Amino acid sequence: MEKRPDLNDLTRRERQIMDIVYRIGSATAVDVMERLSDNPVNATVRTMLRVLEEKGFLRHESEKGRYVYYPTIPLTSARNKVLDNILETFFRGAEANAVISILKKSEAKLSDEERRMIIDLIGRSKKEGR
Amino acid sequence: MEKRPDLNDLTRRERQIMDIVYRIGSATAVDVMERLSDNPVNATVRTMLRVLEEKGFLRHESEKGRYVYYPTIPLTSARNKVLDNILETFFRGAEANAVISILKKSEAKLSDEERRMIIDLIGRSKKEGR
DNA sequence: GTCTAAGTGTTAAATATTACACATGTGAAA
DNA sequence: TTTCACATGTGTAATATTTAACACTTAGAC
Repeated sequence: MEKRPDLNDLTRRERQIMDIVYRIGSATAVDVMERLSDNPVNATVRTMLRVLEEKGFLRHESEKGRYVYYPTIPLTSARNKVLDNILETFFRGAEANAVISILKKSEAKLSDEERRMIIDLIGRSKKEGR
Repeated sequence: MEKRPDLNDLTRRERQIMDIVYRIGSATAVDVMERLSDNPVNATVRTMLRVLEEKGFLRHESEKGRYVYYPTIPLTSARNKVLDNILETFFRGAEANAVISILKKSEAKLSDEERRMIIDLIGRSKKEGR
């Protein structure tokens, strides 16, 4: 029985690397190395990428001789996972605070569609008396 | 110059422990031990708590002979920090998805006050043309 | 083909983290 | 005030993580 990869089991370095891969979608060893603040040696990064692949967090495709790594856990699942985690740990019973914080950040641009959706969800929660 | 504690620098075990402390607000060694899934020995947990205190993440008060540990980074700051992190890493340009996901979770009960606030924020973002 | 730059996997050593045994301290009940 | 259950701190051992040296491969320029 193969254990399914769980983003919470990552070591510090592994987490840094996975974050980078998720941020840019896919990454080569060089991509990752460039973005790590304490610039480790290239070989180090490659070792870590290989380990992450063994553990099932990444897979790679060979492209002109170099490996491009992709997350095995799709972005949408990863999003749900991390969101659940921090809601549970930091915002339990205060989910609204999370929503409000996000909306306050200037980056939070909304499409009309999204606006409608959010308002709809709020209305529904009111109806259901929560 | 003393380095300010950063929640991203935590090792795996340290993170697990900090999560528990934030979840329950404050904790003794026993509290933490009970909640760790792979039940390490009490001395181990105490060692980790002491390390976390040295690193500046926790402080303790002695209460009837036992130590009660508190986070030094207040919950509200921690919330902002972790939220920023996951927005940047997983939801950049898709902040609305985060909002929608949270609202969809049944735990997200809202007060009238909160509902009003959220709607207000959305209205404002529309006005400002974002 | 040959050379070079830049990629790769592997292994072993250095470092950091985690775990626990043991000695010691403390509060409360008898 | 003695005793006991249950705290604590520390030193050392076990384990995990991280690093880098080394040898090998490949694509592309010449």
